[in-house]
This record gives sequence, structure tokens and C-alpha cells, in this order.
Amino acid sequence: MSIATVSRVINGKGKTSPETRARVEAVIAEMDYRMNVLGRNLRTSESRLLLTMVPDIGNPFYAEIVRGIEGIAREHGYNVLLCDTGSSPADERPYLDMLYNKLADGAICLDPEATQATTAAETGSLNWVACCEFDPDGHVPYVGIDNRAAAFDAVSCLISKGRRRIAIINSDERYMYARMRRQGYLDALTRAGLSAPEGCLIHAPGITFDDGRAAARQLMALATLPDAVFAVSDTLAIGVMHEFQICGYAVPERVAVMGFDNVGLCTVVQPELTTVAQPMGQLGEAAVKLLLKRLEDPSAPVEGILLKHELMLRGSA
Amino acid sequence: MSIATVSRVINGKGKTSPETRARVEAVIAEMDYRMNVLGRNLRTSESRLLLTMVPDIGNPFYAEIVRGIEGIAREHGYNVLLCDTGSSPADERPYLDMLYNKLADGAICLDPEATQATTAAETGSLNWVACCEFDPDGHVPYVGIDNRAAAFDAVSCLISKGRRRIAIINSDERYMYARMRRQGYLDALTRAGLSAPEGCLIHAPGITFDDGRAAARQLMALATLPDAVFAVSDTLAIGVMHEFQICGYAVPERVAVMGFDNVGLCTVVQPELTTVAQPMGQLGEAAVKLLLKRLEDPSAPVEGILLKHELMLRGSA
DNA sequence: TTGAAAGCGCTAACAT
DNA sequence: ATGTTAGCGCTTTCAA
Repeated sequence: MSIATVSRVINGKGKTSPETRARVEAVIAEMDYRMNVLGRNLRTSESRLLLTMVPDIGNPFYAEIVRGIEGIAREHGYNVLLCDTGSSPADERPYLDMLYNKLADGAICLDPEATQATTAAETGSLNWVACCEFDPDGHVPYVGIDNRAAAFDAVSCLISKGRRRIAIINSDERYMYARMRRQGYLDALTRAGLSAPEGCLIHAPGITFDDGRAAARQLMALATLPDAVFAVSDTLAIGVMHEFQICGYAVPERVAVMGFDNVGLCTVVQPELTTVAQPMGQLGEAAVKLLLKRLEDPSAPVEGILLKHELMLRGSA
Repeated sequence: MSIATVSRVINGKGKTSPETRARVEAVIAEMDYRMNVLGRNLRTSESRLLLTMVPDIGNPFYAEIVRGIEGIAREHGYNVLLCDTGSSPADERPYLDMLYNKLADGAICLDPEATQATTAAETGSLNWVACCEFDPDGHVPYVGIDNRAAAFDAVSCLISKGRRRIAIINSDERYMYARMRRQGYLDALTRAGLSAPEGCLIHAPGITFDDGRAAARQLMALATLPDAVFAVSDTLAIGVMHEFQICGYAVPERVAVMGFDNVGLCTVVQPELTTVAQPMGQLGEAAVKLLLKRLEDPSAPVEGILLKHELMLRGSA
């Protein structure tokens, strides 16, 4: 019973007679032996571990994507570890190093910041897939939606309901998704012969509830209140809606609110939030699949996948 | 310039002359060399990585605890990886193995299921700390709150506001926290000379919004509706509140709703949710500190820490 | 101050 | 079918 034999039994590779196998397994059970993965990883230089970089695990939007990722990954024998990057490049460095070190085989990046920073240089050599936020011209595989078209649909919907003074609450425009959504917003206004009302293009510092509330207050300070608000994230939209309500402006009667993402929360607020749905689960699934393909064949072409969005009509607009 | 020398330079241990050090550093920079952490970990059998087992990353409650954990861990040179266990022992096994394998140095467990399962056997040998859900009689360090007292305070508050038919929406009572909160609920009723109304002790299968809604429907099917509901989680409470509202029962006029946890969401729903706050950040911080202490001195006594809760009076009750 | 060499636990090629 | 052996990249004695 040599170590090699034990290795063969554990991995089910190579020839082993039923008897030895049984004997080995018995001993393993008896002494409660566990293989040291570190040793194996060092030897094979693969870990069957995938990383997912999440900018903010408090945002329910990411939770659903992660669920999609994990399902597929597990099916393929990979485990997924989440890295809460807080959107800070510094905090994210050590996780990136895990990739270099083969502590993990690949990573899916949901983090706008990281996608930006990494796209630049090192990414070519890494098993790295961008999800949701991406650079279509880069050399990094990605999956996302057509943000411009989605925003266009959202705002067109508001217009079709008779709204004319439409505000947008955007996030930082160094993110591609933010730039595209503003474009889509403008496209829709233009097509309807409208223009963006004065003071109605707001850049929130983040996409939290509080950022939404602050934005709503900015809007309420205006000479004339918009009759609709398009927020680029549901969390933002919910903050907006709440602030309007406590200030006595009825939603949707006085001001309509449109969100983005379609997180579970949308249907537990009053009124329920009208929003444009991203196929979160599928986004995650498509992303792992891309990554897995890359791992199997590193020379596979760099793909970009766009999934479809969908308007969810509810009470708020 | 031997490998040993390079190792010494990288780790800043042992004697190295300024010149060799400079030379080594130059070469490292030039060839963009990165040390293989796997090799080191195998050799030293430590990884400076901590795991956090999260039952459901979609629940904002955990997000704040994680933030507390990460802050302290980073201060001490540890990185934190999140494991989404989905409360399934099977899914969690591989992460546990990472501990055995020294792929991670220790773990903080926010997962009731895992805490249960692991408490039993293997936990003694692992660097394992329980957070929020714990077994006070076990041999595992833990940090949490006094759930019984907290529930007592919550329900007493409802009573003090004149509510008499008070329902509780609990989660699965195989969890210690659920049993304790029911006890606290009963304690409060008893002290007021009240008893639990017929059909008003509901066990939700989980703690999602939808579980809350389903529970509310159960309550509304009763001969007489309770005039207050105590839900053991904010997500549950928000689901409950929403379902009542869309069915035409005003909150808090017709029925008061009390939550538990004090997640950010509480202040963006209408009315804002009255709840009992857990000190989430501190819970996380205390948990890592316990873990770190353990890592430094494995023979340190097994501690249990109870932090204080606080009633947050808002609109819903 | 530096280098040589052993060995952490594993897998894979080769020999038996 | 099984055992022997080299070596993955590192740290750590021990010698020089």
C-alpha cells in the first residue's frame, strides 16, 4: 500500500484492484484521513476554485447573479468563493494575487472598478470574465445586457404614459453601464422631441438607498419637480420613492418612478416598483460558462454575450 | 543569489546585506516575479486566509456583519473569503475541507445549519467561531445577543402600546435563536397576563420576503386578525407588512408590525419598520477578534460573548 | 551573509 | 496492479 496507490484510489484514476481499493478506503475511513489539497494543487497547479469579485454584497442585485454562478460551477465540480471588494482596487489586489498563485483557477468579476483597472494590463494572462460591467473593446470575455437599449425602453415607457419632465438618477459615469444608460435616456427623449429638463441629470455617488434619497431631495429643491424619475438601480429608485413619499409627493400620481435590475425588493415596497429586469441568474450562468470554456481551452476566442432585458410594469410608473 | 536568499528578501527575515537585497528586488521587479503562495502555504501550513460561511448572501443582515469582519481581519493581515452555503450542509462541506487542508486558517460561521452540524463533532479541532447562531453549551467560541431578552423587550413594547392579540412569525425552531425568541415572546405575554392567541404562532419555512407574505396570509385567514405581529427577521416583517397593506389592512393602525435585526431596508419602507437592532458590525468584529485570538493561542479558553440589542421605535409599531 | 539541501503532501511517469 | 521516484515552489536548518 504505497502512497501512489492511495492517490490512485482517492482520485479514481489508474488501475486499482477492487481489493486494494477496499483496503485503502477502510484505512482512510478508520484514521479519518483527509487529502491535503494544498499538496495536490501545488503539484497539478489547479485548485478547482473560482473567485467571484462582488463590489457590495449588501446589494441584492449581486446575490442573484452569484446564485446563477454557483449552480453551474458546482455542476462542473468547481467551488465558488466570494470576494467582497468594496469597489476598492487596493482591497481587491490580494484576491487577484490568488489567481496568479493558482490558489484559484479563475474569476468572475461583477465589480465595475475592478473591471476597469484590470482590463488595462494584466487581464490578458488571467482567467477572467467580466459580468454586467464590461469593456466591449477589451480582450476580456464578458456577459451583460444592452444597457443603452434597456434605458431607452424604460424612458420610452415613461413617455408613453404621458410623462414629459423626466429626470435621470445615474451613478458614476466612469462606468460603461452608466454612460450607456444615460445615452439611452437621451435617445428616448430625443425621439419624443423632448429634452432633459434643467437640473434633472443627477449623478449619485453610489447606488444605496441613501444615495437615492439624497437625489430625491435634490430634485425637490428644483423650481419645478419632474413628473417622472428614471433611476439606474432599484436600490436608488426605492430610496427616491421613499423620500418623495415622506415629503408628501404621491408615487406615481405626482411623480412616477422607474428602477433598474428587478431585485426581489421591488415587489415588497408600496407601490411596487416598475423596473427594467436584468436576467440576473442567466447573467451569472453565462459568465461561468464562458469562464469554464476558457479554462478548458485557453486559446478559445474572447466572446462577448448580450442577454435580453425586460420591462416590468408595476405600480410606481 | 540562491532561492534561499530570495526567500529571505521577500519575507524580510534572516540576514541579508543591503546590496543583495537591492539586487534581488531589482530582478523581482524586472521579471515581474510573484511568489507562489501555494508553495509557502504547503511549507508553513498557514494561509492568512479566513473563511466566512454565509447562509444567504441575499439577506442584508449578513452583509453588515461581514463588513465588520473584513475590517478587523484586514487590519491583522488576513483576507476574508465568503462562502455562500445556502444553508445546505452538502454545499458547505467543501469549504469545511478548506480548513482541514489549511487552505484557510480559520472560519467564522454565520450559518445556523452549519453551526448545528459542526458543533457536534469535528469542531473542536478546527479554528471555528460561531456568530449570531450558537450553542452556549458547546466547545465553540461564539458571539451573539441575548435573543430571549431581545424578544421579550420587543413584545413588551407592543403590549405597552395597547396591543393584546400578538402573533409571532418564527423561523425553524431547530435554530437556537428561534427557540429563544419564542421564549421571550411568551415571557412577555405571560408577564402581562396574556396568552398566545390561537393560530398565532407561525413557523415560516425561511426568512425571505415571500415567507413573510405567506405568513401574513395565514394570519388573515384566521377568525380574528391579531392586532400586532412580531416577526423574527426584518425581511419577514417587511413581507408581512406589504401583504397586509395590499389586502387593505393599515399598518400600524389595524395591525402593528415589529421586526428584528435593523437592516438598512427598515427605513425605506412605508411605514418605516420598528425593530430590535442587533449590533451587526460589532458582532462581526467581535467574532474575528475571537478567531484571531484562537489562532495566536490555540489553547486559549473558549469564550462566549453576548452583545447588547436595542429597540428602534419607528412607524410600524 | 550566503548557499546547499531537506522536506511540506501530493501526482505522474516509469519500472516492476 | 502496484511500488519507486522525481519534483511542484517554498521555508528553514545547517554549513560554509
